[in-house]
Amino acid sequence: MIESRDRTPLPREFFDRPVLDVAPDLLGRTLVRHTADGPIELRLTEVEAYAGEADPGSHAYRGRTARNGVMFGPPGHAYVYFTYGMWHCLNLVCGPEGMASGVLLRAGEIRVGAELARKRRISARNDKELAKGPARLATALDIDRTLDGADVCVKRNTPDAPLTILTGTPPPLEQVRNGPRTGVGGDGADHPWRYWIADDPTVSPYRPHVPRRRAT
DNA sequence: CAGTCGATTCACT
DNA sequence: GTGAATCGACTGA
Repeated sequence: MIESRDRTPLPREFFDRPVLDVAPDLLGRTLVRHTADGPIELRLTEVEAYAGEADPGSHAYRGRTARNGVMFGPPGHAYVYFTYGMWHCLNLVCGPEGMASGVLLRAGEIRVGAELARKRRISARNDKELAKGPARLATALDIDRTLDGADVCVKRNTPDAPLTILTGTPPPLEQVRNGPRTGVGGDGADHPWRYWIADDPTVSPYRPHVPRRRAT
């Protein structure tokens, strides 16, 4: 049986490029999460690039640690981190290996398995909100630290791999927007490395970084 | 080893 | 628009 072109998994070479090339190219691609209850598929509408140890906004800024180790490894793998004591966020590691760059998957449109996603996203008021935001996306797709380091590049799209990326249907170039990264402060705030599809209702709202008030 | 805070989200005013 | 939730990683002493 021949799979249609847009169901073809993206090869590792796709990710083995500079992160600023990969990030906008991920828009419109299909993220597939194989769970025990069935597949959940999402069309990516919003991403953010984090460009290695030289990027003050990146987790890799202060070098390799126990948490960010996967970012320093080969491209085409998932970097999943836990934050705010509650949430997980999913990144895809980009090349070249050792540069510790990655793309944060911020939002998307659930195309398959919405019933499964709704069960995990009780507070979502409608299906546009199921994966509107990086932690919401991870929650909807049942992603946690057990997927940290998972290889997202496979030869065929089978349930064997927990997480894969298919070719999908990228938007025309004129529909790609970019601007400052959400919630990133300090010297990393100025880089316009957030990319999204224009006028897509699943894209999350921009919010500047706000330092938390000190504990009493 | 204690203090600080986060690539966020949600409930509430 | 504002503040709470919640905990592990990271930092600096």
